[in-house]
Amino acid sequence: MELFWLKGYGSTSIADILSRSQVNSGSLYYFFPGKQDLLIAVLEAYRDGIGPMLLEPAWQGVDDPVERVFALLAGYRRALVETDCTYGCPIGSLALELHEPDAPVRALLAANFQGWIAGVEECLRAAASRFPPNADFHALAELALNVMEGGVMQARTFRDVAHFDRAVEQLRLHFDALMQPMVESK
Amino acid sequence: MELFWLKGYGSTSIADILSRSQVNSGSLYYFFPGKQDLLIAVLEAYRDGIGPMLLEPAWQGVDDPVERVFALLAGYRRALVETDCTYGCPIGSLALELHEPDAPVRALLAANFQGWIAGVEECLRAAASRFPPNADFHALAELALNVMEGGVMQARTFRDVAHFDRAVEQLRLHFDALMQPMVESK
DNA sequence: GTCTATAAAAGGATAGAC
DNA sequence: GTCTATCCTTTTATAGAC
Repeated sequence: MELFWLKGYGSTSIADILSRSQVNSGSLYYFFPGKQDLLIAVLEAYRDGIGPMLLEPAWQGVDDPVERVFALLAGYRRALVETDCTYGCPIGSLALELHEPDAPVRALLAANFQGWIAGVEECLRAAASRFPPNADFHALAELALNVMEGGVMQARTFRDVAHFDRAVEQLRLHFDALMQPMVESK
Repeated sequence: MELFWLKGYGSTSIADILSRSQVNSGSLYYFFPGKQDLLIAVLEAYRDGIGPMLLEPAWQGVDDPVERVFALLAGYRRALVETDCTYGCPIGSLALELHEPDAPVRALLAANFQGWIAGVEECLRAAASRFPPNADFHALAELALNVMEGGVMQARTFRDVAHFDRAVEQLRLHFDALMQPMVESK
């Protein structure tokens, strides 16, 4: 999991994994027939951890559902700062690294995105009364994901978290515009 | 260029390149000392082509500067549709595939993003009179890039262009909200 | 500048004893 | 289930003739 995150799938060799996990070749291949089976297991672990390992920790002490969305994004910001802007979303990185993923891999990448989006969408629906009646909560949750992935990509490429901050600020403005649909005309 | 786009950098072997280009090993290494030098040349070509190969064709026959932004995004949509949603932005894919790029590579990735953003920002500034006086055109152009990259990532992972369409629609709503800042109160 | 042949290393995966 | 040794392929890059 760590190696695929830090180096990517293709650049992580079996030898890397054996060394990092202090395991011998025979043992690894006893449980995982091939390298791709490791990837599948990793993606399943990420998928199963979206709630307990990602969303719930980010939402500790944050009750307002809309603020929970931004608390989640703040977690990515912290990861960027703590890694000197070398952090990458493991799912996003794998999604773009693997150009022709086998069906089960692609399905798991999609399941990971879907889980993230569903978590954010749930927040927004919990605040439905503050949004216009025709608000598209699914599209808004997808926008949050796109802003996060794009913001991380830019911040990492430019080695400057300000790119991520501007992305989040635009999302904030978008939400604010929806949540205050009526402005006094002058 | 084509192979790095279709297969990524790591998954493209020198043998692939020799075969595709009908060139022999000796000739290739005469001009390019190593594989990374090919990557650098490719990224330079993308950077130099942003105007003539990407923006200008997308803007043919589109005069309204704001619509030019969406015409550019429509080009990515077309690429997605024409490739059955296997298209990926070559720069975005490389930016996420390469986890620890050497300085010149990272600089060129950043230069490519910067060129794209600058082109969009110029459009928005050309329509400055329609935006509020405090509008952050740079942040808006970055948002457009993030929406594009995120939308392509989602559409490709889910093999469904609707994900891209929703992303663009949210950007449109964001722009509309800015460009019509005064709504009649009821 | 280009050709063929090949070096040298790293890659994923397997064999067979224990 | 785990160990070591190793097979076989692919990979990047080079050598040296032309």
